[in-house]
Amino acid sequence: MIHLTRPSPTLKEVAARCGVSTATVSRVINRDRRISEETSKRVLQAVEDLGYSPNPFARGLKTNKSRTIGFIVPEFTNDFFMRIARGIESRLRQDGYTLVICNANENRNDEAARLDLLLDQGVDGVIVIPSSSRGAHLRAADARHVPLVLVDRVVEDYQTDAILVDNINGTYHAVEAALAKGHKRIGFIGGNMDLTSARERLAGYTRALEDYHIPFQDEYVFFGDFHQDSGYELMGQLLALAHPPECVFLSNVFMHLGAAKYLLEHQQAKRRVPELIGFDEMDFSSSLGFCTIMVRQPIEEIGKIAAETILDRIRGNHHPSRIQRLKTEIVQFDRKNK
Amino acid sequence: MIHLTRPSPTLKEVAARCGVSTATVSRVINRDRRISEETSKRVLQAVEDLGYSPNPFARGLKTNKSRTIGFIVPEFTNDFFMRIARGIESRLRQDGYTLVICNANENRNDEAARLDLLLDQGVDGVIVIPSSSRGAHLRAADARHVPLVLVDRVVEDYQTDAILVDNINGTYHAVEAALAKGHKRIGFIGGNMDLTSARERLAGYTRALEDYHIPFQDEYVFFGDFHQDSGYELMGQLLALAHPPECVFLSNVFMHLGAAKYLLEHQQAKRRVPELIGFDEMDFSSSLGFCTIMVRQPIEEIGKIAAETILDRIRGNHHPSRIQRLKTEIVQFDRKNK
DNA sequence: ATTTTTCATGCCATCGATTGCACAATTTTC
DNA sequence: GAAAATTGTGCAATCGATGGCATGAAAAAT
Repeated sequence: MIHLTRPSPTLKEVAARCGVSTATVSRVINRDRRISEETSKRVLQAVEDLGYSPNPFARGLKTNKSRTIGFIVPEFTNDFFMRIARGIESRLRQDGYTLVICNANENRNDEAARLDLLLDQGVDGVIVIPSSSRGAHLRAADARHVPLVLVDRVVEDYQTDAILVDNINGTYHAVEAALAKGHKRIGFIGGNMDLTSARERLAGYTRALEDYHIPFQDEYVFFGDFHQDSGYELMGQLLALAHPPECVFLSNVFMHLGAAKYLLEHQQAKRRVPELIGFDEMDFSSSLGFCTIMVRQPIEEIGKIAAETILDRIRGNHHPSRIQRLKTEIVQFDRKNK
Repeated sequence: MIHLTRPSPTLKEVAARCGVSTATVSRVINRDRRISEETSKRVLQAVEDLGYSPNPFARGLKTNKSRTIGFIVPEFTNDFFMRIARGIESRLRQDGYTLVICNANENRNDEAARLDLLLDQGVDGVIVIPSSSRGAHLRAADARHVPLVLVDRVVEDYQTDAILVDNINGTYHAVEAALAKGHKRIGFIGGNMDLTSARERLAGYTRALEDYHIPFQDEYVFFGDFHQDSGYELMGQLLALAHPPECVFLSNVFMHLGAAKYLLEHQQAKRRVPELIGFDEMDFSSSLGFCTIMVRQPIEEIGKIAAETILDRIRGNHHPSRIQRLKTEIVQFDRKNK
């Protein structure tokens, strides 16, 4: 096989082509303003002509920067995580950064391994949606002076920047709205209690009940794992109670999906179907009339802010670590079909 | 702020620590077997002690390899694509490669831009799920001698390795199974006809009708865009016909979701609900009794094979480009609840 | 006992871009 | 009009790892 194309041109060739030194070309490319307008133009023309683009390895070697950010998610096949990824990526792109997404398979070991890999690859910063509430292994980033920000959840044993939503108030307002509709018996299906987001949502629920003087009833509260099957399962358990709740809060969209599926499969004319409320859009559930109240998170915004936070750190801002809480919004649906 | 940690150790420091040259250390790290067992051990111990890991930039500069593969998907928030990503990533990890995933936003321009970015970043190979049937811009990879493999779809104007499923036979067998169940009127909701996968699925449908001497009826065939809304919409149109089909083939899982949603919302006791058949698992639809026949693709396997194909190319195999077609499997469900 | 081969390791040029320093040319200041 | 400041550019060291070539020692062949 004959290669008709030459290897990528280097700085030297660009320099030779327009009779300046490599230093000058480098400066033009890096927008060093000391270079005269005129030479600048000549150099850029040569860059264009040769189709030059800087060798990322050589550049990285000198600058120790890769213009690359790592993003560790618990799981690839999760719409919520990937929408955050989209938010991050589109913001980073504006600044010429590339995002490297890794899958932690929802376990701490893989998370640690991915982080090490990313650090070894020379990323300039790391964004993590932690898979558990432990985060000591994340200090590896500090050791290399690579900034790290958490998204959606925080960890106990490691303090750093974090972008979260206001889970407590989000849940509070949803439950409050359900109470306002006259519901007295409100069930709660929680997520993996190892995760701060799950714990905060429970806190919002209990606080709302307290404030409205509704007794907290153990039998109305179940804990799943944020996956669809647990929503299905636990909805069944709630409906099997002597006095099933009139309304059930689902802590995330996957459990909501499971719950909705349970309701569909077990719909009986005589029995009253509980309303479903919970975090995130469940288009299916709402158009079926199950979902009446949802807590909407600004998902892409979370990603955007995470990206901006990490860029800020990379650019050397050394203010103390900060937790940013984004507001949620309550959306109500009519209960059609019922 | 005082940094208590030192910068990462270099080869030189490791070499100094155990009294050998940097070349020796480098050889140990790269498993050059010329080095004696004994020195090897000493060096590895020092590597361990210092927590040394090679500078990726320096290494890349010399070797022109990054141990990084790019993956361009049309859209992040698509379970099918991300399952392929998972398959790719877990296979690449075995060989110590990292995957960089990019979002083409379902358009050719972004796809081209992402590819350029990846090439500029020095990836060793690129895997692409093309967003359209045109692929001339993908030649940019050839120009830099970076291997590129396509997944799920091929493009017209650029020939390279591709991993696909047998869309024609998959569809054929699904339709055949529906005919075997006694259905005569089988509708078809196709995807974006610009994509080869969509065209092949149509071909499987028409071929099955032909083989079984069922006249092809234009009014039973609609084309959507692989998104949920189009499935919803087109299912409505099919049901509005004077003689609606008894069975409808959905060309992907999102349109299937939309169709199922339409059925749920418009269920009427008097009207017979058509069976849904189509590509990929639609857990919801099947447990509701809508979905009776599905074409299962080996999704993670597609990713695995794509990864192996690109690794093979990176290792210098220059055989002519090849298209690998994976077999699909027909899964049938009972029609419960009806 | 030489000569040849094999083995283990070291020396150092190299990859391509960046950047501190030097220096010449030009402009500004007094 | 001389000194000082500014501007534009080049020189060359540098980042850290790799690998061709050289070398000396040990093993094998004659």
